Amino acid sequence: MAEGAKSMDAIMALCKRRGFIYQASEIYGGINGFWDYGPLGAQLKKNLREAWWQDMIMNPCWGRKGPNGQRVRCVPVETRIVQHPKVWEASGHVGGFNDPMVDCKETKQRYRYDHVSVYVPSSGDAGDKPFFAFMKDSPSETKQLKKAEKAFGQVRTVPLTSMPVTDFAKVLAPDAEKVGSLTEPRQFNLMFKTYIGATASEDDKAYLRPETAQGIFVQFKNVVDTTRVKIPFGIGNTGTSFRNEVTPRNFTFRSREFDQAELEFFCHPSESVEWYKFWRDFRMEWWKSIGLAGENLILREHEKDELSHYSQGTSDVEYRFPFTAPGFGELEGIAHRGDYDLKQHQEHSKTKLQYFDATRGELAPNGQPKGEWYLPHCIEPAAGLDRGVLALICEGYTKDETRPSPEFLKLHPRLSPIKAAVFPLVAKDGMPEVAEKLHAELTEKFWRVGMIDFDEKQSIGKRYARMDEAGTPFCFTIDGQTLQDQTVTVRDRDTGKQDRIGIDKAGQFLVDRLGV
RNA sequence: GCGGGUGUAGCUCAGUGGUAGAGCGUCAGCCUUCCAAGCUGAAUGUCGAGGGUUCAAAUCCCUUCGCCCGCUCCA
Repeated sequence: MAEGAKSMDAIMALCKRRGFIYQASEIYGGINGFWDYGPLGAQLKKNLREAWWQDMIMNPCWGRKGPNGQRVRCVPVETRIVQHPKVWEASGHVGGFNDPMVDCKETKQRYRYDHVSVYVPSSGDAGDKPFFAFMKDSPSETKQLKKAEKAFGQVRTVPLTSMPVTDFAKVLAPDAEKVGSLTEPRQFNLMFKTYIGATASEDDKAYLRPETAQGIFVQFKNVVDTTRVKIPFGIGNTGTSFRNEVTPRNFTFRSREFDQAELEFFCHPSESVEWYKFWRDFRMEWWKSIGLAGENLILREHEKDELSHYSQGTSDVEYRFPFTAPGFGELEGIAHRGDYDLKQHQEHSKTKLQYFDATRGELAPNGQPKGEWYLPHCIEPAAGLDRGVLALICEGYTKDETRPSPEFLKLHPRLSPIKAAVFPLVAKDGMPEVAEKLHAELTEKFWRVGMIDFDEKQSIGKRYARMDEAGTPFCFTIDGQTLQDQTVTVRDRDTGKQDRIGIDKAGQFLVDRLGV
C-alpha cells in the first residue's frame, strides 16, 4: 500500500484520546458490541447524517436529473424501532434472518446446516455403519467419499437437512474421528426481542428493528395517499437498528446497535433497472464527495449467484478498512428489490399497496391515459452511518513522522466536527481580545454546521497539533501584524501552509470551503 | 461458540510475592511573535471484575468480563 498500513490500534487510541468514540458502559467493564460517541464523534456522525439528509432528501442528488429527465424527488419519514411483529414475518426476518448452524463437539468446527451434505448407502440402510458428512469443495468431500464407498459400495448424497435429527448420532462429522459429534441445528436469530407492556409475557413479544427499511414499506401507502408524491420518488428513513451479531468485531464496524440511512426509491418496473444504475453510481459518487475518494473505495457489483431471487442487481460500496485490507468491508448496499417487499406486506397485511399511475396505460378516446395499477419496483440504497464514520476516520487518519504533529485526521471540511479554530499567537499584547472577537463572530456564523474552537493555552505548536488530531481543517491565528493591518494567518491542516488574509475575510474563507 | 493474545494513569507501556511507576498528554504558573519548544509545579489508579492461596498478591491459582487476531458468520 502506498501510504503504508494504518494501525487500527493507533486509530482506536486516537478516537478515545480525542473524544470520538468510547466503549459503551466502559466503567462497568464495557458491553460487547456497543460503542458510544464522544463530543467530536457525535458531531462527526451528525454531520454525516446531515450530509446524507441534505443530498438525498432536501436536494436529492445535488439537483441533478434522473433517467426520466426530471429532478429526483424524495421525502423523509421517521418510523419506530418497534413495529408490529408481523412486519418482520412479512419481511422474512423472523424466518430466515440467519441460517441455522450445527457445531461439531469434537473438532469445534461450526457448519452452516444447509451446507452440509451426507453420503448414505444407495440401499438406504447403513446398518451399524455411520453416515459420512462432508462439506462440498473441501478436503472432507473426497476423504469421506472413500470411507463411504468402502463401507457401502454404492453411495448417494443427501443434504443433512433431509435427515432426522435423531439420526445425527450416527453421523460422522466432516473432520471428526468419532460419530455423533454434531449438535442439533441451532437457529441464530439476530433480532433483539423485547416485550410490550408493563406486564410483559410471551404473548407481548416484539422485536427491535433489524433495519429501518421496513418502516418505509409499511408506510408507503400513507405517504402516497397523503403527500401528493408521484412515482418515481423516494422515501428516506434514518435511525437506529439492532442485530444480535454472533461475533461483534472490528471496533464499531459490526456493532449490535447501529444507525442506518436508507432510501427506498419507488419506480415503474420498466424503469427500475435504469434507476438502479443511477442510484448505484450516485451513491458511489457521494461517498467520494465526502472524502473517501481513492483506491480504498470500490463499487462491487454482485455476481448473479449472489443475488436474491427477486433482485435484478445489487452492488456494494465497499471501503478497505485497515482490518479488512487487502479486502473490503461494506459501507452501503444498493439493491434492486423488485416488488418483493411491497408484495410481501400486501399479502401479510391484506392491504392493497398498488399504486395508480395516471400517466400510464392505454389512451382513452379523449386522448388521456386511462391509468395503470401496479406494484412499484424499489431501489434501495442502504447506508451504515457508523460504518461511514469509521471509514471517514480510517481514511482521514494519517501518520507522517516528518510533521511536528505526526498524527492527524484529514476529514473533509464538510464533515469535520470542529470547522476552525482561532488562536492568539501569544496570550498578551491584546491578541486574545482580537481572537475572542473573531471567535465569537465565526461561532455566530457557523454554529449550525459545527464548532469553532478557541485556544490560547500553551505553545502555538501544541494548539495546531491538537486541532490536527481533531481533524479541524483550518486555524486562524492572530499575531502582531494583525494589530497593525487587520490580517490573520490561516493555516491549512493537511499541508501546514499558512496564508495571510484580512480578518474580515475569515468568514467568507470558511463559507467557500465548508460546502455550506 | 472454539482457539490464541491481551487488560496497570487520558494514551503508550515498565513493574514475576514485600511502599504502584515512567514517558507523553492534561491542568496551573512563568516564559514564548508560528508548529506537540523551555522552566516550575499539580491532578489523575476499583492494577478489568469476583473469589482463592499467603503474614503479604498488579504478580500465583480458579472463575468471569472487555478488547485484538484466527476460525465461523455477516450489512
